[in-house]
Amino acid sequence: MYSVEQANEALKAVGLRPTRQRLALLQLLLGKGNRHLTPEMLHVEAKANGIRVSLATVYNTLNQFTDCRILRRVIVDAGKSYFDTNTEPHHHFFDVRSEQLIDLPQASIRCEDLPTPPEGKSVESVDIIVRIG
Amino acid sequence: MYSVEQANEALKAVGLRPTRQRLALLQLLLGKGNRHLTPEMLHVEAKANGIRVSLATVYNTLNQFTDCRILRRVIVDAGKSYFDTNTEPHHHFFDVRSEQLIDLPQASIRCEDLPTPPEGKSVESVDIIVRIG
DNA sequence: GTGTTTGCAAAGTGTTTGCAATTTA
DNA sequence: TAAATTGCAAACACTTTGCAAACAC
Repeated sequence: MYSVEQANEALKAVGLRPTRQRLALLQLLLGKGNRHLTPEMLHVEAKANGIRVSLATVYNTLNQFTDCRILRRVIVDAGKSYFDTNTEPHHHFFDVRSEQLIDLPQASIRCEDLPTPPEGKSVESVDIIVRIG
Repeated sequence: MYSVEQANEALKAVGLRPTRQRLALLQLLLGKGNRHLTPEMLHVEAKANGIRVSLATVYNTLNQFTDCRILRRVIVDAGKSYFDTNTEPHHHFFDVRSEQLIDLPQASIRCEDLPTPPEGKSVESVDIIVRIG
């Protein structure tokens, strides 16, 4: 699925040292298709997989991966962070009851006439959240 | 702009007792056109206007107003809440540097083919955030 | 009077940080 | 062995809550 070698390459490519924790977390993250994880979820999953890593390191690592564009941060909930392993442009359903994120089929939304940003500003991203319940 | 009488009416209409704090905050909120405020901002503004109210009450009041649909919550930032005095359907620019929300002209975005939610779920809202910087 | 609301301080939640110990190159 | 990274615990920012005093009806 996602080998140590691939993880190693990926980390080298972005200039992060391939430490035991980063390699393990990266494999866990990218080894199972597109996923939406909170730091807490990843930490639990890591422990379940016998990976010794502190929660602080999970936080730091997720932030670093996001800075390097290995991950993408999705903001749907004040007070909780989600990280998306799919960095391609796409949008989300957010199930407010289960607090679960679901990818929106890319084709399913078509936005036209995107507004021009105010003078001197440029668009960094367009995030569409369809809240469902 | 937004009189005590109007505020009184509005509170009665949603079944909230028109206390001194609620009346004052509601007038402050709705007396100046469409705005996007954090609890902290409203608390500061209240104090500046000689309104004695605790931060806890500002939080509680904003939540109550949101539950009653006098306000709308906008989620753009993990770890900070914004409340929008405009409850009509519309979307936002979010200036990531100044952390400011700006209404998007309603007409400026046109979304077609909104995705069908998963079986048994219904769409509660569609939130579009255009991040600028 | 009775039930609601307030303010305060304490507790809660999610996240970041300082620093000594460890690991990597 | 020099620089980067980790883990821990403490600090942090934001928000909610428990409870006695104040208030609305």
